[in-house]
Amino acid sequence: MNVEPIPLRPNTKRQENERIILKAAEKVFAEAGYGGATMQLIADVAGRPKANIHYYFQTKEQLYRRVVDRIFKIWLQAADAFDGAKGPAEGIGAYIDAKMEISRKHPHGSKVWASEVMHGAPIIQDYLEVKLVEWTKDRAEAIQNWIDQGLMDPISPRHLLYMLWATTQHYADFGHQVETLNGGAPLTDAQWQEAKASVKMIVLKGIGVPR
Amino acid sequence: MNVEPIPLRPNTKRQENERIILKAAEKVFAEAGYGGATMQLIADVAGRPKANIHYYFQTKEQLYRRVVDRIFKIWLQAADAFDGAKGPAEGIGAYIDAKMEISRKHPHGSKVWASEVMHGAPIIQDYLEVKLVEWTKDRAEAIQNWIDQGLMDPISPRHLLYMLWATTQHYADFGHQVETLNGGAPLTDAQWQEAKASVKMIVLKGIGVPR
DNA sequence: CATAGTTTTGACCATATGGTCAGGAAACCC
DNA sequence: GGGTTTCCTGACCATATGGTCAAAACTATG
Repeated sequence: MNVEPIPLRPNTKRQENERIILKAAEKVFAEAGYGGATMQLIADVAGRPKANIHYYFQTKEQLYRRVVDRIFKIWLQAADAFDGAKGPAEGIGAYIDAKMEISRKHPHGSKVWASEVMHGAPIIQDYLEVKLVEWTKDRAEAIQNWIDQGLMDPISPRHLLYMLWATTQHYADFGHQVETLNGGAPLTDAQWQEAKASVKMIVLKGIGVPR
Repeated sequence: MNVEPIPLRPNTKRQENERIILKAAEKVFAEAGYGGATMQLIADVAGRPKANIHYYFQTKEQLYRRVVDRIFKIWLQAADAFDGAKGPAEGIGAYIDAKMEISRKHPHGSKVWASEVMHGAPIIQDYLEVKLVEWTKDRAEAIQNWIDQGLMDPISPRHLLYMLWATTQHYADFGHQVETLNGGAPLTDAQWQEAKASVKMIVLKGIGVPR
């Protein structure tokens, strides 16, 4: 007579299985989009029958939401690089490094997030309206402070943030295009370093931060 | 006994109907992704029964390919701004303007392209491998020439191009996010101008082009 | 008006999809 | 070992989807 099949007290087995499924789901959602992803395919990638996926995640949407949740947390974590910095050179430089690292290590997640936003954020609109608005406001103010202190040129903080997001995430979201233009091979370590350095150099010089 | 229902000689009625359907399809593909888009929804948006869509475009994939075709042509056209420029200030500045204008006028198309590439370009991989590779090579060489002539800093042409693409397309692909962060309202004319000016200012200064 | 070509669409079909469920297998606990 | 909870999954279902088709309606033209 158990109406709620999900136990309140999570045990280790459950956590481990959810982890495996979430990883598979992230990959499939990234490669096929929400609409194109099928529970069957996620099950195949996770190496277990479809009904098992539904045992841990009742609906496709719930599973998707959990995937997006995870991405958003990682995304926000990169903000730590921003905070506590003494000036734009340190803060923005570290932020670029952090976001480039995310693009490299979590390309699937980045794509899922991009897809979600591109399609109007049907699932995570509340995140955008609350957490992201707040996050952006805080960082824009920090940048404005740096401007007021004469540490950088008076540019629009918001458009600078957009440029940082766009440029760093490009290496994940458009990774396939970058790879194709790289002769079909993934970027090497050295090429990632070059990418990071290029972005930092152009942006920091572009906003008038001395090196 | 006509095996091929599509006539070789296109008449005006056909062209007009295809135009209407392509427009509807672009919107639906952009908002739902290839997998999430349904022929029924495209038909509804185009204001005609589903069978009529299938009369003009035999399969979903054919319709999709036609949509992507159109985007890619527009995308390449922006290159005209690049060519014939005397230096980076003119060439890159005009290119940014052109691409920002595309983001503003064809946000759906930009999203379809982004989705396609993000999912591994299953349909248009041949475009990437031939036309885009060629296009990129030419422009990278042009940039390298400018560098060699001392007209700009010695940065990696490829990473500069990626930054230009990412930044300009962000306003289309992530338009929903930008709008949400703008208090839920689309960018005004003035805000678009500010966006363009910010991007141009940061990039041009960032690559050492005097203004 | 007759004929040929083109366009339109309601009804239909095979398949794929998200989701359910009953019943069995483990795992855990006293 | 007995009882309870958690885990697992093959079989199944209702629905949605891409696509087909034949017959009707429309159009152009001689």
